[in-house]
Formats: sequence, structure tokens, C-alpha cells
Amino acid sequence: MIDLKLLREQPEEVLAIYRDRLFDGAAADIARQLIEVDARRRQIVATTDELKQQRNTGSNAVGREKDPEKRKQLIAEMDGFKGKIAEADQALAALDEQIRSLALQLPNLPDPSVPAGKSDAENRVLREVGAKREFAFAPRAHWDLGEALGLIDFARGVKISGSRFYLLRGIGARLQRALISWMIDVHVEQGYSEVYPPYMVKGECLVGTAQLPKFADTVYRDIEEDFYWVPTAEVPVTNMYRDEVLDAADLPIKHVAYTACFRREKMAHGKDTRGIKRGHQFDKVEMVKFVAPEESLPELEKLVADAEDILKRLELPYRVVEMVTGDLSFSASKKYDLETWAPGCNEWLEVSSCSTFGDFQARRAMIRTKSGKDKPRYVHTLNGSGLALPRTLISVLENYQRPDGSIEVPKVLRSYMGGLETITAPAK
RNA sequence: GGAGGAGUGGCCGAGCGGUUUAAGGCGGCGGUCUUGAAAACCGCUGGAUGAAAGUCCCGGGGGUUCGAAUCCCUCCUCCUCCGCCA
Repeated sequence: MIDLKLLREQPEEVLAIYRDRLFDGAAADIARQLIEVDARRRQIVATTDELKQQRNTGSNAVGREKDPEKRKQLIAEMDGFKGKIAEADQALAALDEQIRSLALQLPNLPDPSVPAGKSDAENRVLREVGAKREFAFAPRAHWDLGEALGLIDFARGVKISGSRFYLLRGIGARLQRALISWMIDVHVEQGYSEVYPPYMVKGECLVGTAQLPKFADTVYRDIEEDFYWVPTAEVPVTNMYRDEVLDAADLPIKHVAYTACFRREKMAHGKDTRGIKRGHQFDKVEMVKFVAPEESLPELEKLVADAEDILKRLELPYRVVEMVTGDLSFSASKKYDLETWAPGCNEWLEVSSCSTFGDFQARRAMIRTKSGKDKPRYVHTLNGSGLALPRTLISVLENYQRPDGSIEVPKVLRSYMGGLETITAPAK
């Protein structure tokens, strides 16, 4: 959520950012409305405060007056106040609601260091790590490998739950489980504290991390109980500290959590339908940090390094992409993506997205920090995948495939797979 | 799911319609004393908004009243007992 004070004091500067950096005219319009409504609200506040002050002093006088007659007279003098205050309060509540709904629709402001650009076409590849593997044969896609080796069952996934669902079976299921355990262990080693959060959350959590109200059509919801299914562990983990003031000495707080993630993915039929790249349910290991504002950018770099560590240890080729302003997500102020090369599908797969949100989420979720007698200030929140499982699985299967159709198990995973070194076709 | 009880400041806890700008204690911070520490004593010690005065916050929301932590309605959470259940 935007700092209303900033918008009030430097309206032109903020509007220029929406217009010239984010190329988002709609946001600029919302901001303009917000400035207007905020000005009106401030007038009404002055009125209500004054009325209330008069009421309070009047009522106190009644309390101090012992003589019944004089008391009656004092009470009579208060006639009409209640109505006036109620009226003003009502007007105020309406304006507050307007401000809230406008403010919640505004995207975050990009960090000054983010390069300007209109779309993902202008994103910059910062570095490419690990050479793409050379294959003496045409590398197969994971959907072929997975079915041939009995690791992935597409048909039955669709039978059970419909399009964009699949099952992992046998060694396939175990490989994913091994990746999850191993990733969490690596992140714990990096200093993250493990969390097992709820998969169903209240709506206010999604407002806190900014999936709501704007992206309501991307999340699954249980109407009966008003629960939402988490689209990412970011939601429950970030909301752990909602409405809290954290001791500055405890920062940075670093958590790692594994959850299934549920997304409606309302996109055109036929796009990205092949394989396990994009589904309504997928697993992800997520890192979440709460840091002092001045640590935001250095902590983002460390977060990226921690995610990269996973790909390095898996010996998978990858690249780091820096998002331009126009390709930032709604709530990010700076963001890097990690993409791993999948030789079978012949594309770079986004396996991690690492962002700092500045104080954008902290304002929405009221997560603050305080040192001694200083005034509380908003923390900065960051998160990054470490990593998304299906695409990591794709990259492992496709990069580690051998000419005979078998797949080598990455060295770091073997101890998590009962020592298994090679995945071969199951006996019929 | 049923029956009872309870939600007050970082924590404990008083207040149950009107000098409460929420008593008191614990914890925390600062000071006096001390070679230093402890003890003792003294002072300070929530948040939002606002330039300030002030206004708002006693689980959330609504109501009654000149005036609500206090009364009423409703929802939530926790505790005890019963039922059910991995």
C-alpha cells in the first residue's frame, strides 16, 4: 500500500513514476482520485474531532455537576450533538472506505535502481551460470521421459481432477519428495528457520500480501468457511507477523516453508498445457524474509544467491534475469527471476522469482519493527522461491537424461533417494 | 456439534455507567548510591492520526446514553466438560 503522506506531499513526483516508469496510466488515475478523497477526508476529520472534543468536555461537566437541576440543564445543552457526530462519522467512514479501496488497487512503486522498460522483452539477463549440456542425441521432453519411466501419469490426473492435473508415481513422486527435503535442508543450513504453515488462510492474509482485492480471480476459495487456498507459502508465512511490532534486534527474520500452491491459472486453453510446467496445484519451497528497510536491497541479493545455490548444487544450467519496471509484479519493488534451461522442451523455465516488496506488504499487513524508544517503522518483506518443484523436476529429468532413456539422479539427491543413482524403466 | 466460563497496555491484574488523561505489580530503560554488581530509592516506560490542540484504540462489529472498558445485540478466539475424529 502506498504511503498516503508521500502521495499528499509529493503528488507530482509519484504520478510521474506511475506514468513514466511503470507506464501505468490507470494507476496514475487512481492516485489522482486518492489525492482528492484524502483532502476531503482531512477536512471532515477536523470537523468530527472538534465536535467530539465539545461533547467530551460537555459530558465531563455533567459528571462533575451534583445538583440534579443544573445537571438536567447541562444535558439539555448537549441536545443535537449526537446526531451531528453520527452524521460526520458516517461521512468519514465512507471516505475511509473509498481511500482504502483506492489505495489497495495501487501497485507498488519500483525501487529507483530498477531499469525502466515497458515489457518483459526489455528484461536484462544478468548472468548465465553453468553451460548448457551437449547431447549426442535429441534430448526428449519430460512428458515423454516421465511417461516412459512411469514417473508421471497425465491421463489419470485428468481423469481424477481435470485439465492441468497429473500424478507423480513411484520414483517420480519420490524424486519430488527428495527435492523438497533437500531444498529445505539447504535453506536451513543458509540460516532460514523452517515453518509448516496452514494451506488455507483468511481473506485478510491475501489482502496483506496483495493477492486481494485485485487478483481475486486467481485464487481458490471455500465460500462456506470463507477460506482461501494458498497460492504460495508467501501468504501464510508473511502473515505470521501481521499486526505485530518486531524487535529490531530480531531482524532479519528468515523463514523457509514448503507448501502445495493452488492457482486458478485462468488462461487460454492450449497454452503451456503440455507437461507439468503449469498446473492448478504445484509444490514450492519458499523463502521469506523480514528485514530493516536499509537492508532491503542487500538482503535481496543474498536471497537470489541462496536460491541460485540450489541450482548450482543440482548442477543445472540457469540464468538470472532482472525485471524492468514494466514487468514488475503488482507488489514488487525490485525483482529477479531464475530460469533453468530445459533441453527437452527447449526453453528457459522460470523456477524462482525473488523480490523485495519494500514496505508495500508491511503497510497492508501492519508489520512493523521498533528499536528501543524509536517510533515503530514498517519492515521490508522479501520472498523468493527456492525452488518451484515441477519445473525443477522438468529440468532434472531433461538435463540428466541418457541416450538409453534412463535418468541419472543428481549427486546431492542420492542420499534422499535411498542411494539410487539411476532411474530406469520399471519392470512391467 | 452440545453445555458452561473468559477475553483489559510487553506480561500479570484491578476497574463493572461519570475527576480513568485505565489502579497496582512484573518486566524494560535511565538516574542516585557503589571500585563494580546486587539491593534499595527516584524517574520514565503502548499504538494510529495531526504542525499543534485534540481525536481514536480495553477481542472484532453494531446499538443504548449527555457520557460506555463497564449495559444490550452479534461475530471471533481461548479455557473446562460431553460427543465425534486422523
